[in-house]
Amino acid sequence: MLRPSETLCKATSISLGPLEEGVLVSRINRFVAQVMLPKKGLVYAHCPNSGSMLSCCEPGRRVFLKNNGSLVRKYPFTWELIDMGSSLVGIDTNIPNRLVSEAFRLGVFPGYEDFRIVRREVKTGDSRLDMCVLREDGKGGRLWVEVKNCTLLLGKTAFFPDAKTLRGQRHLRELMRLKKNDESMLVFVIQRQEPEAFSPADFIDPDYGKLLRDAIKEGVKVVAFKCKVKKIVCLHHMVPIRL
DNA sequence: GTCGATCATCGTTGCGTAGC
DNA sequence: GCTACGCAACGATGATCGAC
Repeated sequence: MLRPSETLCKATSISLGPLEEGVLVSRINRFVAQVMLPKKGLVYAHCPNSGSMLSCCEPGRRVFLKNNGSLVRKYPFTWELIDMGSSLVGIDTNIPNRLVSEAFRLGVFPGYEDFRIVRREVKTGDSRLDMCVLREDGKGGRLWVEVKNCTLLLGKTAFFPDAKTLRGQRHLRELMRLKKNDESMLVFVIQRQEPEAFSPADFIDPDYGKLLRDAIKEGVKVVAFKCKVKKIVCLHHMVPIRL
């Protein structure tokens, strides 16, 4: 009999495939990094995280790249992981959406096991939310879900955002608006293993922190998961939200 | 009518720049 | 000082087209 966290991890597990280890030389811009590979020398890799990546892009860190082998792409390598010493950290912002989507689709999202019909990237109002989830039998209302990737860690607490985010604030307002007729949820996916709690980063964006607290008061469900990150990534444990 | 391939569009984040 | 916009590289999605 698997424990709940093991069931969640097994169901949502995403393999990163064969990875090449190297050393981060520099993040040239938000989309491109320079990495030194032992056998191939200096290569350019696409960075699938256009956020600030505060504390997660220090030159000299061990990083792992995936070679997509695509002739179409400008940079065939994609930067997937960085070794922060205490843990590997996943940087790909697409992974959290896939993890959460799979958790719903396979009926293992804690407390929402009967919400299994997932529509991705659904336009609503002025923005587009990551997913709209429905019950399998079509009964009941919709569940609107916005997924946020979180990598910033201080001590044993994960923080979001890692830069001031007007867009994030817009998403929170949209979730509060949708809550009037449907359910709405914000899911923070922490792509690292160490955190024991999650908090809004008031020292970076106090407006976002205030809005998050308002959203919770209004009934928007907010949850945070930490992940197992190795050559696979999976949702592992929920961690408490500290406001 | 169905299926697969191809193409276009949109969204992603934050910096730099132009215009007011 | 503030606001609006373009830009970077990629993935997801929807539209369109041709083949069967």
